[in-house]
Amino acid sequence: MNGLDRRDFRILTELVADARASQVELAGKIGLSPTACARRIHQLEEAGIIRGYRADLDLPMLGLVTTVMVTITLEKQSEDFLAAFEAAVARCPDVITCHLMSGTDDYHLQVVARDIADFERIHKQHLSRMPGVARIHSSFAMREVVRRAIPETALPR
Amino acid sequence: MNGLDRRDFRILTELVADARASQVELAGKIGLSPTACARRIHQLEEAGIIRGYRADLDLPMLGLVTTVMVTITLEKQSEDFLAAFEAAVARCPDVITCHLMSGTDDYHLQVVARDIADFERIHKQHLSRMPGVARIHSSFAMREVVRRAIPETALPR
DNA sequence: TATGAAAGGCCGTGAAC
DNA sequence: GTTCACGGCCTTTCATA
Repeated sequence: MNGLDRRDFRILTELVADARASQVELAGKIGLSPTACARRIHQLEEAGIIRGYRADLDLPMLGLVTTVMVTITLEKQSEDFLAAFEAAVARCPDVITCHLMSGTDDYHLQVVARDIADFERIHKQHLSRMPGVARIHSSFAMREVVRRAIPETALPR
Repeated sequence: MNGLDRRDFRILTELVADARASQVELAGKIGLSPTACARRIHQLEEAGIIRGYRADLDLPMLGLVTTVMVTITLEKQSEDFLAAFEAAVARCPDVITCHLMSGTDDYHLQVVARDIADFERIHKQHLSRMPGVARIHSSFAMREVVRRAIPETALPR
């Protein structure tokens, strides 16, 4: 994967904390000239380690207060069933994460909705219509306890 | 929540796509002067709708290739049991999300580890030692199918 | 109340070492 | 990795609808 040193990790740490920090600011914090800092950032971007920079929005403030964890089991686990299902999931705008799980070969989805009625719409309109779906299990989140951009162990210092 | 107009939503959309876009760039895209654009951004920040700006890192490239979905059930659901458990979860650096779920009153955690052995360490060292834990169920993700910063329905246009 | 225009200082970028 | 210089950006102020 790498050849990253402590300064690279420091840069990544700072950019996760504040992606809009100026380069002189970053350079000062990690003890480097702005030019060298900019070069490292470019390398991290081109290596694909930095995928981009995103604004972190408060979803509840935008009316999205309902998080639902959905487990979906398919009728069959053949290649084309998986592919067809995954294409449908990717097209559903309300899904923010989807993982293919080991063991029982089902999918875990995290769905965000405005309220329970909105989730019902998503369920009817998208989830239940996805190809090859045998069972859908939904459970509602009452409260978000922890939310981190990355695990704290990702970037040693 | 609001009083947000189309231009605010456009700004948010652009900042989610690229948080490092310059203000003249943003201003050009949404048809506004840089000054007005900057003012709106400041208001969105102070309103708390924009929580911050984060670099989006490729975790697999940093050696974090193992995502585990963990469900934890507590022995009791009294206030202080929940509070003690939640404090412990917040202290675990490998947990990136934790939700209190409705119904059975357990917690859903998303844990990121370097590999299965690393997860075993996290399990022994953190998860199993959290106060009030009755049961732990872990399932491994084989593949990430979808990952979005925000649902596409969050920002109308 | 929100926008647009102009001025000044700061930042980001590239060349040379 | 650093220094230096230049071009552009960000910020503030002020005038306007």
